[in-house]
Amino acid sequence: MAPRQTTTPEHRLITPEREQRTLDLLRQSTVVSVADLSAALQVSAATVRRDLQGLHERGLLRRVRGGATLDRSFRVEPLFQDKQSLNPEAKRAIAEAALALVDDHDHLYLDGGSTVLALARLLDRRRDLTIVTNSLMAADALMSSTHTLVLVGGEFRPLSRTMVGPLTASVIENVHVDKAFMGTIGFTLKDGMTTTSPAEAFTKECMMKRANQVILLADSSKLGVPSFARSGTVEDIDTLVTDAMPAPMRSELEALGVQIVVAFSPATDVSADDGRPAGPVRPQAGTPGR
Amino acid sequence: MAPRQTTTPEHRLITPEREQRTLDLLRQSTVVSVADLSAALQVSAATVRRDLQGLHERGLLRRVRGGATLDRSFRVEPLFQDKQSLNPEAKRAIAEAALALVDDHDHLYLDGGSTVLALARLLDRRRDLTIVTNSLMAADALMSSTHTLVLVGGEFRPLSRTMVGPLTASVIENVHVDKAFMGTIGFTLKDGMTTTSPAEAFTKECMMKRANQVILLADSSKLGVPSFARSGTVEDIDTLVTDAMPAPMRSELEALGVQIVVAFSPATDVSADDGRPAGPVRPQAGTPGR
DNA sequence: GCAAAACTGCTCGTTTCTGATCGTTTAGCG
DNA sequence: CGCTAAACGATCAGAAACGAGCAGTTTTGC
Repeated sequence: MAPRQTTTPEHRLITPEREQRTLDLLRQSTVVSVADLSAALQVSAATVRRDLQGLHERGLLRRVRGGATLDRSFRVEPLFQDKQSLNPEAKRAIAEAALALVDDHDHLYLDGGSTVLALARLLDRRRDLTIVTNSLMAADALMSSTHTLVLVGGEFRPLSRTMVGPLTASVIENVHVDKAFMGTIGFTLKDGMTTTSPAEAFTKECMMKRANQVILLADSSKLGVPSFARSGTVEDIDTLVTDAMPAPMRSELEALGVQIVVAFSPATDVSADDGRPAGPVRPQAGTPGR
Repeated sequence: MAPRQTTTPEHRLITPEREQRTLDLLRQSTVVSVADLSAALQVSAATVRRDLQGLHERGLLRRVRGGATLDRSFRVEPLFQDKQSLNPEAKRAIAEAALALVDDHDHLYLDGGSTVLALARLLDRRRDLTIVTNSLMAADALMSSTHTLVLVGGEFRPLSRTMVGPLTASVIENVHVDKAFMGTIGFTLKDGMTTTSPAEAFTKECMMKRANQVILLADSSKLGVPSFARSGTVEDIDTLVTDAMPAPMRSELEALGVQIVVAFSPATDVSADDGRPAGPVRPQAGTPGR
């Protein structure tokens, strides 16, 4: 075993302290290596990598092989920050579960919203994607990736930082994607997906028609809560990824042919079985006709 | 705090560090050899070549046999951060002059490029504009303004941070603007406006057809310098705003019906080479506007 | 005080990068 | 015009970095 670091009697730093100093160092020199950080923070390279991964997923730095760089593109919007801190561990777990649905070389659509944004930040674990999005936050997270990035044009809606409205249709109608990852403000069995703005709803509807597979990412705080403008029915959804779901809703959705993925954030029971085509996950899905 | 002095490279440099120092050396002497870089960065010639290849593909330098160069006769597109700090006073003066051409309630198009971006940062001095742009940087600058913002969709080009290519046409053909503020990489009497990428040129051409008035913003370093892909002729331009212009060019342009606006900048310093020995490229943190 | 949870560091298999080799191309020069 | 030497690109083995999983330790909660 390696010698314990008994030479420095100073107590170790806790995670937020390390993150702060990591960002300080990064601001000084624009680029830091894992080795530098490991020495500066007196922790192992593994811990440094975990720190960097976490900071990257929060959009605070850019990960490169051997270290990290500061990518001063544009700042994160406080509005979005607040929203994101609402349910961070649930969103993160949902994003991880959603990532499992993404294959290399896929053509994807990313909707607006912080949950989908969390997924965007994980997409550098895949290769050669083509990503269509109407979200400026997602675009920001992906602009320095190697994937092909296509932005939907249209009227900009500052609140959600997305492009919405009739003009978005002109680009959307020219593309087709394998999988559309949608966010939502509210979701109920009766109304399906609902959002605050009709223009936003229009764009969502438009896009879902152009996708082979519609995957809704919604943390449990959205379930059962309606919003104003309807953006799609339950039938439009192929897969719903969430962190927790009332059992009655689950059975009803599964009866309607919606595949449910429940992402576990803490060490919840690992129900290991999942996306096998002929698996027992589907109680009575007759014909998987959409 | 961290006394790591870069003059004695004890440990290896990671890729972005090497790239940064390569560009630093290049800015100092305009040309560097593979052997020089190999010695300076303490890596093999093969790695240097791979680095240069990557930088070349990003348009940051020109590859020549035996090394690399910043070629000034054939203008290459620099990294966006560098571009912004290239001629700041001139760009600022041009932006101020261009702002005088903008009225309240106008419908505008803002092209990519740092000069147009400088104008975007001044637009909160006007009321109720409708602003169409294909530049993510301009969108970032304007997203918290009160104006109506419309983004052009399409394939994202990281180098210029703009949307370019065929998909952009689908939005552009649905809008019409009073004034289009265009940027360019090069401008000559013979070739008109030229830029580095054909896709970028396509989008510029598309947009200029949809504008009542085309206003080109180009600092004096662009004048008389051609680039690769032609994006428009002299006849397409209604007004040219610059910081300084040779008299012969001016008279010839005016004979062709182009209105010339020369913005007075306090210090028209065209010395592009700032010899900094080694250090991070640091754009000024505080922009006075906004 | 005890159990559960979180965290750190280690190990190992995999991916990615680096440096060396070799055949080919190019620039320089007689 | 042809020769030579340097530079280049492709390829491959070794090295470094990475991610995942595991075990020991500290912290947290009851």
